[in-house]
Amino acid sequence: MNKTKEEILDAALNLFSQKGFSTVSIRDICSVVNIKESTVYYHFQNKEAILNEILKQFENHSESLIAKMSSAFPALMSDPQAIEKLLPKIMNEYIDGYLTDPFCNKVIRILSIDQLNNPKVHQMYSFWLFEKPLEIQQFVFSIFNNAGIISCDDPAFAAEKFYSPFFFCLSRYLISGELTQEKIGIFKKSIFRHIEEHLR
Amino acid sequence: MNKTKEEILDAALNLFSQKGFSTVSIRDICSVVNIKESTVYYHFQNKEAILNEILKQFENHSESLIAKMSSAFPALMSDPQAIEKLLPKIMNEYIDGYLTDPFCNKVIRILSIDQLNNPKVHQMYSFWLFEKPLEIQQFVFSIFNNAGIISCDDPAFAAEKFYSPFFFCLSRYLISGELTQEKIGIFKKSIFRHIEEHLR
Amino acid sequence: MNKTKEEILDAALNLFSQKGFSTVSIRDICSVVNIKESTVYYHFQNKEAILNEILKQFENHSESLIAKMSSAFPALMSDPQAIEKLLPKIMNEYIDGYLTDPFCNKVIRILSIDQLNNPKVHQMYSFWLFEKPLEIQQFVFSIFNNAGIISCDDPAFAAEKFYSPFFFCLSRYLISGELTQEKIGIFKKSIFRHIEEHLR
Amino acid sequence: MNKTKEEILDAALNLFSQKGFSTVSIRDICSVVNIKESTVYYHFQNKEAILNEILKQFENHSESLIAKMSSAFPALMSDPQAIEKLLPKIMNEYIDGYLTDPFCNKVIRILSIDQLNNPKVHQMYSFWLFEKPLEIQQFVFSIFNNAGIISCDDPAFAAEKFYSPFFFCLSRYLISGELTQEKIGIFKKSIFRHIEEHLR
DNA sequence: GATGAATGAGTGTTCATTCAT
DNA sequence: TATGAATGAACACTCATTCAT
Repeated sequence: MNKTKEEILDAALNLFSQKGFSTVSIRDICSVVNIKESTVYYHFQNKEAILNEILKQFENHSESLIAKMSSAFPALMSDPQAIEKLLPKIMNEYIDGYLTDPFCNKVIRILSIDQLNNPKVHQMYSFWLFEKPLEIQQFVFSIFNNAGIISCDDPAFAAEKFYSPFFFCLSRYLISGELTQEKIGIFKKSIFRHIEEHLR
Repeated sequence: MNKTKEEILDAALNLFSQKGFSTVSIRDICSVVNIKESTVYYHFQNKEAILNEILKQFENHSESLIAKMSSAFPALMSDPQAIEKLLPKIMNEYIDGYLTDPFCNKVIRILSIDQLNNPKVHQMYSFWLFEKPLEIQQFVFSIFNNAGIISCDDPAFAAEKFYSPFFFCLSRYLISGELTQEKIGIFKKSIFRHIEEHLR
Repeated sequence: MNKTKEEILDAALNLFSQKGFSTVSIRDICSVVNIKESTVYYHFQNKEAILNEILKQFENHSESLIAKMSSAFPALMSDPQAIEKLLPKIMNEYIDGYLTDPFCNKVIRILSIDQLNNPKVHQMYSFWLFEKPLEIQQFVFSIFNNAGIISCDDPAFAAEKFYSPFFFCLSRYLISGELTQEKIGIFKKSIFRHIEEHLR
Repeated sequence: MNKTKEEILDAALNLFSQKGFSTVSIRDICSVVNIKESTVYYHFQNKEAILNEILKQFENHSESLIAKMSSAFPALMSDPQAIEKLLPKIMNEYIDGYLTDPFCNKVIRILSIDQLNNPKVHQMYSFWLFEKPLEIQQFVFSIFNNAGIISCDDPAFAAEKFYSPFFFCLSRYLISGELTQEKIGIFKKSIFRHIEEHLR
């Protein structure tokens, strides 16, 4: 991709994730990238198109991450005991490659800020922060249940229970305010404690 | 308070909670209240002052609710077994008089939408959605621990664990999208199941 | 009506009739009226609304002129010989109060300039420059024919024949280029000669 | 001429004649021709130059048509009775090769749309729609008068009278709105009736 | 209490044009 | 021949705010 176009996307990502789509002006973006406003319109049809490109990249990123994480499932199904070794690995991948990944973290912020103004964003927010994670976890709990490792009669509820601290800590430490290494540390410590507690 | 002023506040509350502070214009408010824009400036110094008044009312409401709910604590301390009878009552008060209360619910939406643009809102968001609820619950868990009803070596973590499903369901059912009776029903059912599970 | 609003309408009328609607900017209008651009939007919803107001005034003006001119018809029907006295009067009313009337002349220019870009303008152009004048003249020729004053088997064609020099001279002397007293003089001389010739 | 250049001219002709010069953007032209905007500037110095080239072609076309039509005059002067045979031929040539000719018709539209914004266009409009046709017809009427075929003491006025229905029908049927075969039919029928009527 | 009128600053966007490649 | 990239100037329009009445 073109260098300027990338810079625009990068600046937009940062600004949108800090102040929300509608509060950021094309001028704001341009003064970061150091180009003229009309230049933006050479690279993008309009302001919305910048957001859409960001969202598309996020969707690609998310989907490939899920694909990658899902590749561990077959192994799990044949040897469910592997969970104790695999789980931390998967969790770290999820946290480092998604929740705290600079790009994804910013998009997640955008999703949570702009969900109310933009139907498309709202749908993505619901999907990537509620539906998809719950679906995956519910699926995993079903497997474990079938394998006799755990007994849970309602995988959907189990998933909700398991995911709740995730969502809470995500909101509290990774989205609210600036993202610092310190906050990431607190987040990880807290989350892994919740996971341990849950597995007991 | 003056009738027009109240109508402005009411319209602003609705609009802010639907689209966020910066996306709502004075025009928008006026076309709901059916007054001219200049009239707003008779009642409020500026747009921000409208928001501030709403936030102040919310803070008053929240504090008096906490005071009310806290009044049950002394009784609990002398007879901790009363918890089983009191808990549902307190929870319903919290849900009906706060999370799903038309006024509070809207303000909570405002807090979550505008936390990133407005430092004051950010501080209130942190306080009322994270710090305060956790503080109270931590306090309650300490009492129970001291009373020997439950044994929890880390009340802070226990509070986080207890509050997480609350926050999750709040975000999922009470804030995202429009608030319907159906969603409130799902929220309550889900929350009470989490509470039960937790108490076991 | 408000003074500023009238000034805006007046400036817009002049500019639109000189350069066409889309070529005139709000800035152009403002620099004539000596107001800021935002002021225009206090008085009009948008640029198009200015044009629409002008067109509405024109339509009112045209309709009342027709009503006035038509009031002579009953007299004509009872005494068709009166035509020789009435005709010049009617014609002068039509020319002075319509074709060369400063307001109407400018609007007619607008109609002829912008007919291609604006469907509403196109429809008004067709109506006021083709359909309506022909309809009226056709009606008059019918009356005279029935009264035996003239014999014309096809009033529609007679009207077209009678109106053609009107339209030609209108286009040549009253619309093309600036409207001067000299041109009005040439127009009138030419038109009255055509009328005489026609009546013979 | 270069193929791309011709395509640009062709697209510009169509668009200018539909919406007027200033309303058509280089982008509009390019999206028809399927080239980039910068390419236009390889073939033309600027937007105006495209129009000028079109106008030059029109002028060449018009002049050669006149030359062709004028070649019949000497024959007419020696045998004025030939008029009855020649006239329809000349008229058809004028209508088919000029007024309804796809290229000329479009340019005539451009002339009538843009006469008010562009002095050069205004001059051409006056010349080709008023002065030249009247000059030619006046010349013809003089010949006939001198030859005793008709007696007209004012050939200029006769020309105006003869040309008026032409101009009217041209404006009404050939310029206003889209040009269809049906409209051409109505135009021809109407015009030939006017000519007949005139010759009687 | 309320409003009519005005405005300065800003917003997203379009356009003709340039120029190096 | 053609284009990718950029730009300055302009455009219609919005907004929070002011102030005299």
